[in-house]
Amino acid sequence: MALRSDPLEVIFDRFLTSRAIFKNRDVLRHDFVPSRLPHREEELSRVAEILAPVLTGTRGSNVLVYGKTGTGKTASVKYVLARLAEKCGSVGSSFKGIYVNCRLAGTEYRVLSKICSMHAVQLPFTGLATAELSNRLIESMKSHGSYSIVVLDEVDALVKGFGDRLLYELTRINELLGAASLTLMGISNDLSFKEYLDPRVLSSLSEEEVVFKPYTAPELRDILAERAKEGFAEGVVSPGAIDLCAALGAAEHGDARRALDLLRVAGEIAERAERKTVDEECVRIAWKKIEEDRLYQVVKSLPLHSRLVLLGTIQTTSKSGKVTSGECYTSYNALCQHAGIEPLTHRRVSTLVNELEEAGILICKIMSQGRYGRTKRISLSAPLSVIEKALSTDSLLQNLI
DNA sequence: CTTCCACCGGAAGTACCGGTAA
DNA sequence: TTACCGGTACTTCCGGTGGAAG
Repeated sequence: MALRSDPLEVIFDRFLTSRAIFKNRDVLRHDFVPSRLPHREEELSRVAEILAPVLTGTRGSNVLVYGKTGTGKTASVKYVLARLAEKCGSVGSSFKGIYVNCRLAGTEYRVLSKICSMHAVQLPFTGLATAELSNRLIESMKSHGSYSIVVLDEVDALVKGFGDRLLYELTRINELLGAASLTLMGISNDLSFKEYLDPRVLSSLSEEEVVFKPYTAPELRDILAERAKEGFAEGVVSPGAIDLCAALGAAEHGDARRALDLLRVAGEIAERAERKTVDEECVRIAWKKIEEDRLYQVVKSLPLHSRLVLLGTIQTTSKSGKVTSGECYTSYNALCQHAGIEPLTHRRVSTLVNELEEAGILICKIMSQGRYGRTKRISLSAPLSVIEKALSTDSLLQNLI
């Protein structure tokens, strides 16, 4: 016999009501590849046309795929690869589809080693020269005569960090392969990264180009409505909520990823608040929550010195409202002394401040005060309470606050 | 017009770490 | 074991630079 105040009973009841909100939560995740990609028909056909030669065992063109974040590039490419593999199976040909996210892989070496591992080339985690990896890859591909499509997602991150050496190697690889061949597909959300490429690499890599345009608000609404139909129970989501998600996503350069996350979190908020419907208010709360969660996580996982710099900034802003980089450094230095930590140099702290700005925690503006020098005016760009909460999770910093 | 402040930020170098190959 | 290799975190050095003061 369960009492009404029994905590487990409350949780179970809540779960039962939550089922009334969600039907299939996973559909609302941005990395879910749906069985249909609305408003990407044109892009899908373009990619499919370019890759289709694999069906007859000939090499397709190398491709560059452009588009801002959340325009469906990754999902579309993965979708086409999956369909292609299916078709290959039914006509009796085969290929290796290799997907690497360059930003997640992090370095040239790890990108190459991932490609190698997909070709069953045994490799140590580190320790080899990059050129040695290419050689082993070429040897393996030659001997197996395999056909590959290598997708380099976020290839701009690779190029910006390490130049185009690896891309050059990969575009050149076909000349060295006998029966085997390799099609390269670069995905980038930054159109300007081409400038970093050697013209020869560029012309080889961009034999074809596919551009993914940002979704418009109505298109986003269609996508969201479709996913909502699959993901939420019937009639739970108000049309206004979907419109708001679409509008906020469209404002963020037509970002379907953000819009979907927003809708899912709004659903979770409705669930936890034991509401019957997901309305605009839930979306607004979700928007705020996503921002704050992101900030909290970022601040919490900051390295020690970055957190000290941030704390120094907070402490001086609370006194005078605005901080110059000099004051920030002084304050940081004092904190280090207090905690018995060897402080970093001006130069280093300057880059840390820039990193904090890039992470959206600080706002910096270079101010020139004539005779009184030139400095950065630093201020907080995020709610102080969230930052302080995140900083105070560390016992060392807690003593300094 | 020149000076000069108080810092910016690129380039290159150093130290160290975790790993492999021979 | 020694000699490398790649990566990260940091320092050292130094040539800028916008604009008020002189």
